[in-house]
Amino acid sequence: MPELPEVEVTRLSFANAIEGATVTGVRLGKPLRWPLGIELQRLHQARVGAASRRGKYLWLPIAGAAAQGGLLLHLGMSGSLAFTSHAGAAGAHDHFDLQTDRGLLRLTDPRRFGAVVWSDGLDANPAAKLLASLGLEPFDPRFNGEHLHAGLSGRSVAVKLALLAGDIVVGAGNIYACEALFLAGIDPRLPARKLSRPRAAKLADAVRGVLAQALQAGGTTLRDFKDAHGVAGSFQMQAKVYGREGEPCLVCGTPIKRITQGQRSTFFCPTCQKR
DNA sequence: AGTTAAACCTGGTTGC
DNA sequence: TGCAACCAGGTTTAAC
Repeated sequence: MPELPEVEVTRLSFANAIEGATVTGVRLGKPLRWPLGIELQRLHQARVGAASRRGKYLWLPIAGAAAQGGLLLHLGMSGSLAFTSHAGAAGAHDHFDLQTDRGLLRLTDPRRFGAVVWSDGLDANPAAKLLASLGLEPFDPRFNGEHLHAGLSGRSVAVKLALLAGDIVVGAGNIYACEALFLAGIDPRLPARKLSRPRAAKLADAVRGVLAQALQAGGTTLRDFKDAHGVAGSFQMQAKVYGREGEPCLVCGTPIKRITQGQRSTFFCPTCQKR
């Protein structure tokens, strides 16, 4: 599910409601990507702070007598968070519950590629290590054509894969990388180092633009994405190439093509997107 | 060091 | 209807 817009939509949907809450219990389901890394007892009666986001990670500060730090959360491919005051019994795919005096924060993740890990701070491990190689936030003013061009230079990998790597700019996953490249008119197979400065500037604008547009649409819901109140996103209705293999390009009518890059599907218009 | 593949999981869809 | 094959929003880890 979740690329930057979905993670941010999720954050916005529960951050205000949970800030200041007191932890009254924690429940774990099946294992996620990594062990939680803290004894559940230590979180009891601790105070929840203001949720923030870095890339596709969420950071939930938690401070109490026995623990000061926070939880780093990742939604993986199929994860979603719900924050409710009257939650039912945990289902087969509910793998983390943070019960508070203001409601229950529950992570549901069928594929369990997601993660919830304790860290003594964002500067402490494991959070520091996980966030260390992340690129700029797309809405950071420092993220521009120059930055993108510099990051792509010297790389022989396809520009699509360089975007997905997330060490130049974070947030664009498979859907939005495809969409941004279409909007910028760039062939996803183009070696990263061959992208000219002007085209890099165009691509930077496209990345920022598509993520902003998706944010406004509440994200993309292909199957299981919902925000913390259970509301689905609608960006999939606006996608120009993603998931449209064989359908006519909305600009020129050429059938949209699907290829595989880095074990992921890439959708693009062979006419509008040039090398 | 950079690039590519394998791995982690479950479930829905497609095709024989 | 059954079952195998393929597909899915991500990222770490291992292997060339």
